[in-house]
Amino acid sequence: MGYQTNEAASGKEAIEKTASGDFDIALLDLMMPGMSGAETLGELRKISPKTKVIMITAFATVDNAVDAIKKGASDYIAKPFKIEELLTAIRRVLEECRFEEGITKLNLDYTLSSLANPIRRNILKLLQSRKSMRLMEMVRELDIDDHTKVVFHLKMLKESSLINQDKGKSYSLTGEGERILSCLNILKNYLSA
Amino acid sequence: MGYQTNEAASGKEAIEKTASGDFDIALLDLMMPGMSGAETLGELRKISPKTKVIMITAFATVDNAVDAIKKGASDYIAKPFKIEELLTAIRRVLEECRFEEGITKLNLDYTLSSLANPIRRNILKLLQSRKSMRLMEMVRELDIDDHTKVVFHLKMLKESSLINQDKGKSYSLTGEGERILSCLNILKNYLSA
DNA sequence: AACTGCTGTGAATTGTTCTTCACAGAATAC
DNA sequence: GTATTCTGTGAAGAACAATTCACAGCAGTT
Repeated sequence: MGYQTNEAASGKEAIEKTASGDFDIALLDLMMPGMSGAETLGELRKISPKTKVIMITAFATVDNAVDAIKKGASDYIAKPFKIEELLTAIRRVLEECRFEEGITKLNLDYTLSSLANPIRRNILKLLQSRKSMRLMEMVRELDIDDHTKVVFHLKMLKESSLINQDKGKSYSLTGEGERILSCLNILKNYLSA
Repeated sequence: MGYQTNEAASGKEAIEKTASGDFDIALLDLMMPGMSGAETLGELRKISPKTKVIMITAFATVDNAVDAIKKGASDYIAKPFKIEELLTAIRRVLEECRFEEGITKLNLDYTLSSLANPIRRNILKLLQSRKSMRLMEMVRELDIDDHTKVVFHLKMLKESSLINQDKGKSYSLTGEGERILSCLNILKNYLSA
């Protein structure tokens, strides 16, 4: 139908391909050589939560179905199935993907443009080493003459919720801020290597 | 002297702290409990190539020194040393850091602002799945009416050397482009989790 | 030789982000 | 209570990024 596809001969291979690629949907048989479909499902959801999984099985039982859905499968189809059945499921799940993608795309834009600015990166780094700082403290540390410049960037960082401010006006990293910063470190190491 | 410091009781701990932090310099004793200084040096250079290492030892031998420098240590100091000796070494190495930082900072700015744009990210994604594409092929796939818009972004990506173009005018990802893209995937998963 | 589609360039325009500056209320120091 | 420092707002403009448009060379077709 024009979809781009890729196949894996085992659960292990599926996991590997998923890790290095960017898949919308995985079609997974419950009975597979090596790692079971259920196990694979669990792993897959862990390493790539955005990839939707459709389980397929010849031995459909309620238990298996419930288990699969609980583990995060998006659909569950019993063999033998009409090809149209599968296509319907794929279309439905793809729509789901597109919707979620729209949402996270916004976040990604936001986050990346936050990180694109060196002053903001320096602020994040400062907060990482000091844990919590006041405005003027940072201004002096960053050696910037106009404090409103720093205020501007702090506002941006607050809006993308990488930092927050307590009642005492102190700024600190949010959990997300910390995660992003560690990812930034990885990136930096990639670049300098 | 106003430097921010942190300590580790073993090589293993040092590696862990380095992985999660952002250190300019590590002072490493050759004789340590558990992992040896030489081993630690190797690991450290692997996970954080930008962190400079100064080796310190009570049993200075030429072999050890040569080995350390070969493995990427920036300096090698024998005990007992005058504190001023150490400080001089630190200052020299720090200067080295500042210089390199200036260089990679440029790259980081470049790369991040490349990734900040959704069109450019889509181009990268396309190239990841298709391996190699021509201009108009992408234009149609991206559903953009003005092809010069795509040309503009392709130019940017070429400049930050995330993609390149062969004689046949086909565009494809560079090694760096692939690495950055996989890092982007990690980031995306962080955000959607 | 004329036509079509591809791959661009360069200039003008629009749009966004960043900086600067004038100002002001709240907290703290004297 | 007055001065000073801190924390911020909002508007104007500068700097930078992205889009649009007119055009042009080249390759292949008819």
